[in-house]
Amino acid sequence: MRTTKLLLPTLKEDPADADVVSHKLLLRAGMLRQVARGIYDFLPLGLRAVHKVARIVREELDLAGCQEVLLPLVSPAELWQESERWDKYGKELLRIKDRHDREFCLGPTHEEVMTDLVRRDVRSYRDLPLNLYQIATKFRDEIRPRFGLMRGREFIMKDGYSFHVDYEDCRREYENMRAVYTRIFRRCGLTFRVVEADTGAIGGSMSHEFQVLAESGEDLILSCSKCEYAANVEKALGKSTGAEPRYGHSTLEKVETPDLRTIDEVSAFMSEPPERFVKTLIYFADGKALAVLCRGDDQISEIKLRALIKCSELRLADGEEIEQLTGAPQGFAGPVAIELRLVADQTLRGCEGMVSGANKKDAHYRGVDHEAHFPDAQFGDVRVAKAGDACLRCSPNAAEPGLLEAHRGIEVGQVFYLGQKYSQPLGATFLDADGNERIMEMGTYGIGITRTVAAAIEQNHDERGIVWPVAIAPYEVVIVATKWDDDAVREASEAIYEELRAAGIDCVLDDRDERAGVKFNDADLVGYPFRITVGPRGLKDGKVECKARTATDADEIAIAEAAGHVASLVRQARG
RNA sequence: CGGGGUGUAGCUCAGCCUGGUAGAGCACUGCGUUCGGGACGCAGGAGCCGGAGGUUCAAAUCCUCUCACCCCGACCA
Repeated sequence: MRTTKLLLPTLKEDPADADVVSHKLLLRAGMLRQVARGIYDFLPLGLRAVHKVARIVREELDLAGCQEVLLPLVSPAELWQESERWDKYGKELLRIKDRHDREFCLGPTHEEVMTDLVRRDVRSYRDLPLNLYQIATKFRDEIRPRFGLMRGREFIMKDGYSFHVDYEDCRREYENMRAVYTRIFRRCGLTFRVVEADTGAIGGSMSHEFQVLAESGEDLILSCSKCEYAANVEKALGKSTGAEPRYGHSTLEKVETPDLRTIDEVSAFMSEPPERFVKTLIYFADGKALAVLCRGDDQISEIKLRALIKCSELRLADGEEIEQLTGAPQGFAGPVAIELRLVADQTLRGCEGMVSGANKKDAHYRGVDHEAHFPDAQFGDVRVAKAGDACLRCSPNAAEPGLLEAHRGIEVGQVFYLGQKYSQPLGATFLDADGNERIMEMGTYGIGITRTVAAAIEQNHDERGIVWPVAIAPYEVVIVATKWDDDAVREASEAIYEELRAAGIDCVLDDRDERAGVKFNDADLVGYPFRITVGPRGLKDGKVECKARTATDADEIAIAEAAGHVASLVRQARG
């Protein structure tokens, strides 16, 4: 492609509406334009990046025995009513009516539609297993779309669903998909982690997320420095390595702490470190109040708490409720003589000499002990794991267990074991070899295609622009002709361009009548992985320059060898 | 939905406080000079000042309502 023919409206200045790097660069590099909040146009180069990711996904999935189908964006309310998600999904599900006043929605995900397809056409165990996927537009009416392509309302997603005769086979495919996804993101040239994840509202009992590591990531993930363990912080297990909370038994002593409510304030006032505090939070679990304890420097994980006490609805009490239940305003709650069910993080088991609120306004206690003051508390892991914790995966057998390290990540893919969550209500059944009707086991596997493009940029950019991994770059090579009105330059550029095209390299010839600086800046902004510079300066010696986007200096190559040289570099880097 | 902010040319923004007939830089068109890291000169095209209502002789500017977009929070496969 020639830049004079290309719709590539690059911008010199950052658009005011964009805040995150990928959004800014996609706009500046002329790849993306916003149409409405969370809804975008893809310009030619942006779309090429999307297609490159999609192609890798297709190749790997087809190789793994998956089959591509295409489901409708619009689906009828009835299907969603069968799975009961019409009522449960909430406002994210954009509902519409047709001219006959029939209800439909724009698909945010396609479990129902795919299960419906399979239940109608698959009757026998002989037809299973089956793994069907599509790469298509999804619509989720997000409360707050943000960060450009990272969280749009309309986006392109690969969603796959597998159907099996039993749990073992479903589990096998789950592991298979986990391996396939690892290959996909590796081929995309991304640095990522596969992490254990909470299954959330979608249900099921097993899930892994694929997290592209980037400073700007919305998710916090923890991974072991020694073993393979990695998990979303929502789910991560770790053992606190701080000092054991045993400061020796002493008698309970009340301390006046006027207007000091936060751990930090009281900690500073009493000259005691936060880890010596018993933090006490009042929750309502399915309508019943309880007090939850953890160390002052820890935080309560509501996901873990919910799982431990097996409740469905969990919320923090408000100021008024706290005063009613503890007899003191917010900030002075403690476990001593409190008349509530107590749940405590296991870190506090056997603690002595702690500090806590006194359930009285402007007062705290010193000398709080597990045995003496909350012997009946239910213990469990309810704290949020953090960097520096010992890894529980290796700690039982290793003398020196690994420590958890924190990374920020962007979730670009996820795999779920679904079981019969959808096949049961929708009646996706088959006849087994003995002629018995059985319910299919299901798994679901998603990749945010457009989000992967954004994540690639978040991870790979510098102050000059995008630094595309070769495998997903819109074009692999740009030929910069520094002086287009020079016959020799033009001829040499055209020759290299034709040779690269013939070699199957995606290349752009910058044939604009622009100054060299403009072309160099655009090339860096757009992020072509390789640049060949053809100018009078080099041609005098029969040479052109070749430079990788990541390199600081260019190599001088003889004109005749340039195309072949760069073509082999590209092939090597495609992955 | 709560809090904060912004809407003026394709982009970035000034003008608004103190009302008086619309500006700059970049981008775009033409001509000339320039030409290896976002050149320069001259000439040009381009705006319902987000929209509606109000106050006023007069509104981009003041008032009311509304819409859109951005950020923080709650929410989220």
